[in-house]
Amino acid sequence: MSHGPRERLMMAAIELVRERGVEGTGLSDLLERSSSARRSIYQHFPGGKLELIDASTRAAGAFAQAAIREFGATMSSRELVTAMIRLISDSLSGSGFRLGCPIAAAAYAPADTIAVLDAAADAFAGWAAEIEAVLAREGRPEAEARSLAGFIVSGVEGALLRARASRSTEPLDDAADQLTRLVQDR
Amino acid sequence: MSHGPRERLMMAAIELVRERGVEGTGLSDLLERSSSARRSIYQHFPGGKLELIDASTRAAGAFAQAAIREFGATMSSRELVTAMIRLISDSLSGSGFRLGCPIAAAAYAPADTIAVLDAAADAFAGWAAEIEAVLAREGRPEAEARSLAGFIVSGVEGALLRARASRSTEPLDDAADQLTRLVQDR
DNA sequence: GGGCGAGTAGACCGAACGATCTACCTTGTG
DNA sequence: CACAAGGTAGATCGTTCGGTCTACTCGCCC
Repeated sequence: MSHGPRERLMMAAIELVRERGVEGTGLSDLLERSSSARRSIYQHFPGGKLELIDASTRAAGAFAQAAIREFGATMSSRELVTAMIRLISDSLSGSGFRLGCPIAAAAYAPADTIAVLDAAADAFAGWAAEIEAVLAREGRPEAEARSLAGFIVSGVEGALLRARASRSTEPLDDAADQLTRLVQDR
Repeated sequence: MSHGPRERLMMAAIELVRERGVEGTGLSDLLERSSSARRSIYQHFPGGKLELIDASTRAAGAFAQAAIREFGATMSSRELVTAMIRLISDSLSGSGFRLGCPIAAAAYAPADTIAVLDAAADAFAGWAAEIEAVLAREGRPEAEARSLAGFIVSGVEGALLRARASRSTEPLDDAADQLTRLVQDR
């Protein structure tokens, strides 16, 4: 079964969190958008809403990480950066600037929801690791590759944050320009 | 009166939003932390919670902008970047990695709370303008200064986002290194 | 055929939400 | 002194929150 209640709930959670954040997403919205029964949440996620958010964040993070890895297999770091930003930019403007990054939204969850914060941190770390591999393949020293890879994730996320708030792709365009420069010159 | 209910409410709002986000912050928390009466909210912010958040976001943004301007008056762009990141890093780790950026938290408010989103976007734009002025003073072409200044804001915010989620200052350290490189070489 | 786990539908719980209201107290100014 | 404005305290509103519960249906495998 490829779209049982569990999958539908996680998809709805990812989308709603992108639009309203963790605390802004209620169970009723979740149930309505996923067309599932209230009981199904606790059947698949005994820990309730937070466990659902945790699992959804990790799934979204893994999905994006796989995409980065796929891109990275054939692209240079410079091409990878532009491809990532283009995808993000299209996704943001295509949703009327409503849908941000589900991981970033999870990263700004309340400070005491450690599980959600960890899920976000792990997703970011996974992305950085993929980018780091590409940079290392291009001959960068390990320490430099690690630092640069981490900062690429930060720069992209920060630009997306600003782009959603200002309802403009300009921050993302700027990030593409500057990150390209940063990755290019050595 | 320098710390009437209005100021106390805004201070509490900034702090709570930094810790729990816009939707995670309830009126009861706000009242308790600011030691003010429920009625005072609607006395000073007839639009209710969202107007309070809006005003608080703008106040926090203006405060930080003034600090950036002050730094920028005597510092090089490179020094400004490291100073900003050090302040942020200290503030984050000093709060046990609980308190993020109030503007970033506002930027991830629900997509239909346009007023809050606008307040965040305006704050970011104000910061970028201050940084742009420093870069322009150093002789950068206008287009380059604007793009770079905007991206500095993005990079710092993204790094702070990741640092809070991972409860580590490493993303901020990486951002300082990479932004220093970016600002330095021309 | 009988049983069982998954899924659906929806009532229901106490608690918290944002917001409104009355009542009382303080302060400063006419 | 009187009075208006601002502040405080807290009851109360209807709604929504996350979570629990019962009842019923369906498909599947012993």
